[in-house]
Amino acid sequence: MGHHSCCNQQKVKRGLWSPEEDEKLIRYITTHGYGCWSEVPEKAGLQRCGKSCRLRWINYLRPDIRRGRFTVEEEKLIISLHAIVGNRWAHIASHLPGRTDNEIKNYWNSWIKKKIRKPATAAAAAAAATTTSSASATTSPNNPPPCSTATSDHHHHQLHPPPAPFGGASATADHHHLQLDAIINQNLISLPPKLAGGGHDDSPPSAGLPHHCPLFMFDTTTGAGAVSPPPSSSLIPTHLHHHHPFIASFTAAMAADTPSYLPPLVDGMAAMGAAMDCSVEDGQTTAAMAATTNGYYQHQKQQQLEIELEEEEQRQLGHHQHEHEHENHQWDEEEAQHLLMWDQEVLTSSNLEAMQSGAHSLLFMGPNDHD
DNA sequence: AACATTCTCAACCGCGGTGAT
DNA sequence: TATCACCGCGGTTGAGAATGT
Repeated sequence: MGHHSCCNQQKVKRGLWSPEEDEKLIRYITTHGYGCWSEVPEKAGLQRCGKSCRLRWINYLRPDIRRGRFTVEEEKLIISLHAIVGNRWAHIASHLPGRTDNEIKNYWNSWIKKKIRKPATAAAAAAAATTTSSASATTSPNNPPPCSTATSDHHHHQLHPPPAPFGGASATADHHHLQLDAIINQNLISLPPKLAGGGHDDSPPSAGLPHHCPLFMFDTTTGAGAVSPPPSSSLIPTHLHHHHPFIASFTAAMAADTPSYLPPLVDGMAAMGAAMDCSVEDGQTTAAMAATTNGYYQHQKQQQLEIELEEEEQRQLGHHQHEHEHENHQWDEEEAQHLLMWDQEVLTSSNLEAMQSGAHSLLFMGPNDHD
């Protein structure tokens, strides 16, 4: 292990920070600010490099730092954002006040690690079902099942997500996304208790659940035992299958002819104050949802998030947008009427009534799925 | 109780971006 | 334009804690 380039000449202390060092750093930052980190150690009387000081401040000493377990809302947000921006932890962290990129990264990696180890048993079977029963992208040589990346080695559990999640025509990006998506979905089936809300822990809600089902999509038109027609049929433009991880994985799940289920996220939503009840009556599903006025996000935050994510997707999709502009237009105008977005602005009582009457076939519950 | 294994998380490393010169 | 210093980020490591056997 070498030293930072910035502190080659100095004799710097390394390792854990002592309370005294913390105090010095806090005292200095609170009185002088941190305009130039390289100057901080010297001025604060610390035998650390500026980089280390910065890290310590940002990840631990900042007054607005928020510690403790992630809330359900935070976890969902992380999942949603990660599906869009990949491993851009700083970007994700910017949407979670008080949380650091390091914290989110650690959480994500430990969560993935924990879950990636289990697919060898329960999840692998379901993953195999989806990968062998269809020509989904997950079965190509470039798309091994998620568990194929797992080893028992602690240090090899790091996920290798796409550098650019929607990166142009990159097949590897798609591969990574599908792989990641599969892991995520699989994880959501076996959510950690703190996320599951209801605490179903590692036991799937039912056998043979679609591990590639999208996180935020909920079918409101079919019975509880069957899924709606594959989105590839009409609801979702085919080009989106390749660029939207949720859609891609949903398509894969549909192709696998897997049964529908109440997504764990919905369970979580229920825990947050939104309740959803689905039942089958004479072959038709009635879905009733009561959402609290608080909704999933605070409205302002939600809107900001949507704007940023939309911009991100626009950037990532880039030329594809041009190619399919007309299709997208149709999608927006015609297909969107079949969808409900999980947005408190959209999810109004009238919408709920409409949904109950069967006017909507799908629910998108992700903040990223608008447009 | 002792040991092994797994998990958590703070910290480090190295790279890329950016601005100053 | 090239070089340098600095900053910020993502990937990785490793110590200590927690848990399992």
